[in-house]
Amino acid sequence: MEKLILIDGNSIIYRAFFAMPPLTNSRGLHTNAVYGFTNMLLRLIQEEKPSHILVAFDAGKETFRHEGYKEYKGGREKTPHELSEQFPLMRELLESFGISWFELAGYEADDIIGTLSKQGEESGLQVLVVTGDKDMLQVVSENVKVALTRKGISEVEPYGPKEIEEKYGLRPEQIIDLKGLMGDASDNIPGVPGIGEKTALKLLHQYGSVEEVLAHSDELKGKMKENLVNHAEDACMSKKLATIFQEVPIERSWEDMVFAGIQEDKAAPMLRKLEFKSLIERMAFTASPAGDASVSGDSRVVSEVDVTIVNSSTLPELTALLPQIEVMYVESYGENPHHAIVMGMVLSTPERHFFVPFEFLKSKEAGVIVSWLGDASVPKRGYDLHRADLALHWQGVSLAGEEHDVQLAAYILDPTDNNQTPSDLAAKYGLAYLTPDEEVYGKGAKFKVPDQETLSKHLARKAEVLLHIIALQRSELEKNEMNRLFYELEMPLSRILADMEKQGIAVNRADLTQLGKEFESQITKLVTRVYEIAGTEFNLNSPKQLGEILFDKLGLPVMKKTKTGYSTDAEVLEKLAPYHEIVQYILDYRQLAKLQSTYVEGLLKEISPVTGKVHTYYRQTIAATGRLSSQFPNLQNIPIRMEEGRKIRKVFVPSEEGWFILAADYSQIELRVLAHISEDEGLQEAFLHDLDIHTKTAMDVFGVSAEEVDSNMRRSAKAVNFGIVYGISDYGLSQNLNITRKEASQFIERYFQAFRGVRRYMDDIVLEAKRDGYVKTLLERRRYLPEINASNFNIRSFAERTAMNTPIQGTAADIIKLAMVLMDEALKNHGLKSRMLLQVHDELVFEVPPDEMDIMSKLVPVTMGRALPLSVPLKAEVSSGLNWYEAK
DNA sequence: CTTATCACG
DNA sequence: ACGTACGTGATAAGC
Repeated sequence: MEKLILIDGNSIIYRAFFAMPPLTNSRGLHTNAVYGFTNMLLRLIQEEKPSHILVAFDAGKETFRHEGYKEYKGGREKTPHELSEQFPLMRELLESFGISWFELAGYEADDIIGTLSKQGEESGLQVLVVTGDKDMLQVVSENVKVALTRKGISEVEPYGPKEIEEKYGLRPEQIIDLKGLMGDASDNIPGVPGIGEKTALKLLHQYGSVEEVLAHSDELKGKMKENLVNHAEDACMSKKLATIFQEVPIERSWEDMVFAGIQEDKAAPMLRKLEFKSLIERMAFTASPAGDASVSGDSRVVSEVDVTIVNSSTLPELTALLPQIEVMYVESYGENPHHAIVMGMVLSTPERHFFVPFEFLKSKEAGVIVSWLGDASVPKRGYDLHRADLALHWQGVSLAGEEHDVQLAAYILDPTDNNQTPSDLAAKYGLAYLTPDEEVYGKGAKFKVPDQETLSKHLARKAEVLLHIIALQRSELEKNEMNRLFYELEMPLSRILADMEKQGIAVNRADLTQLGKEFESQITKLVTRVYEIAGTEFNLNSPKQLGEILFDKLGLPVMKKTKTGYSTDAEVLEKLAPYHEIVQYILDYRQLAKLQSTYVEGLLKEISPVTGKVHTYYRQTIAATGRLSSQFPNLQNIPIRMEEGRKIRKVFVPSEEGWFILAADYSQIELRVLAHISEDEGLQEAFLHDLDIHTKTAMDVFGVSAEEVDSNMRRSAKAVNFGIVYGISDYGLSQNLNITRKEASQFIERYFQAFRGVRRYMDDIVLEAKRDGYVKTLLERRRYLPEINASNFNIRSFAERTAMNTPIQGTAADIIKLAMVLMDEALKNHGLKSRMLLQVHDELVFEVPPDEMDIMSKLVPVTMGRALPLSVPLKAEVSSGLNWYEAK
């Protein structure tokens, strides 16, 4: 028998909304109710295998029920906008699934369903109604079952006549009598006061219906009788309101409701838009365009791949097809790409996959592949080519010609999405299921290189999927106007970064060891003194043990707590210093211990035995703002603020005899960027005259002349400027300056009075973020801010500050990246031997032979200054010396 | 594997 | 009224 499923769309979407945790896609669209609904829909389809489906919705506010009783459904909370915005999405999704839906002005979904269930049964269909509303039980009959949701919406409980009898001892049509007597608070149906489910059932078991109960009210007594008599009309009206109308004029034929299965080509784009990765996976769509996709539960059908293992006998096949290779994937393992072990690589055309075992690549006969890899005129597309390049480099194989890196493109398209493995991306784009690496290799201690067949097939599948992803990314980049950012900035930069990393920076091991000895003797003295004063030995590195000594044993006042106990951070210790002499020693110890463990010992471990240098790894796909990050070791946080730590910089030296270290840093790049994008005249004026910006800010904020600005005023102004860049808040500023929030608030107000353009920018950028769901930098780098419209103050405020900060920090990142590309070109064009070694957000570090010092001292700041013309000058200051310390 | 702390821009 | 400054990575404890 054919089966018709009728779904109460409003009921289910409401339940799904409240049952599911909040969920948004990267554009900030709320999707939790749609997600819950869709999940249920898929399960229904799978389990019930319906031939027809229709989802009914309520239309408009007024229904015929309001004509008789205008308080109907009164007193309900307004639908939250987080839910109401999901209705159109839900309808769109139903259409993409090929499921019909219906609504009709003046009628509720209940009535539509009641009408169709009756007609369905008459037409010989088996009917299943899905809803969360018990009222619906009244339509149950031999061939009409009602499935009520349980536990949110994760389960449904089907009711036929038998189940209703078991649970209530009633016939389906008596459900309205039950409601008539007991009422329904949620629909504002009164019923009879004092009568709840228990009493109502007792009366109905005895008399059968509301009318009969009322007719025999004289047989009853007490308060119940009184209420029944006084509210006889309410009871009748309540029954009427609860009665589902089964004669709705619906102009739909069964044909319209036929469900013929879900078509991938229609459904996948919608699921992608909603970013329902797990559902895409569950539906096991294949990578092939528009196939006969079907809902197959959670079966993860993976298409078989053919892969040719490259060896002496198959090499000619690959050689012949080399010009047609469109995508490559190099697999390596190990956290640090400089030390990564290469397992092998796959080179693919759209039709064929070739697996090149690394062993074979190293053999003499594979020379043709090696020269193909190193040929910059052959464009390479793949995933994390930066890592591949480094891993191969230390094995003596060059990679060149990188044109499209899928990982980097994914980062550019959404820099805050941390799930960018090929497997994640396959799911995100609704492509074939790709087994995550973890499942193939195991993780941590369990990591194991699989057998060649498993490995080669896994890699071939990756390559296959990457090929599809590349095409999708190209059109997305184009659509977002990010082609230049990606192909002309980020891709060339990745090549430059890899070169800098391979080059490395020389570290004087002897000097570093000596520095370590000096730190060590100071540390020993401090530790001894602290133990003496404390009267006991303990682990000074343990905040827990330290807290016990300071607060329990010595009874110092607790300033701040952490989740786990007392806070002992520097801010707290500074405040405690006047109370007890031990505190200063602890602060000094902390400082030295940090230098020793992170910068002396840590750095020593990173010196390559091969080159005597440290080779950091710049990650280009981490920072949400577009900045780089540096790892193994991090060379972007080498101490400079305190003299003790700054000495570490002395061990960073040129790698060639007689050369120099030259460093150039942008002066106030973020505030200059702010002056440009906010078009604030005062700020622009200040930079055009190259004024000391903090002094100028102090003058304007405090209303004094340059001579009257004292160091304290300048310090405050500097903090305000930082705050402005970070997306200011009075609280944050008050913390930083150790003043009250009110005072901080006044500072900010005075700042905005003086720099009106900045205020306008701050206001506008937040509005822009709310409108578009993202903010962007001058070079069209985006950052999505899904939380910008959050109802939670904290979450929303964070997003607002991010909206203010990201265009500033991000544009500064754009600029120095541009400068790096330009410098790389300039070095080549001038035929210079100087090398770019490091980038520290607003600073570039070079090593320079003596005869190039003159030209580099001019070339570097000029190139940096010209990287991106703004309405204010970009200023780069250069200095040099025998080591990084001297280049200050 | 998470937490606290601290180094940088 | 709410209660945080923006962006990172390394180390040592302690579960």
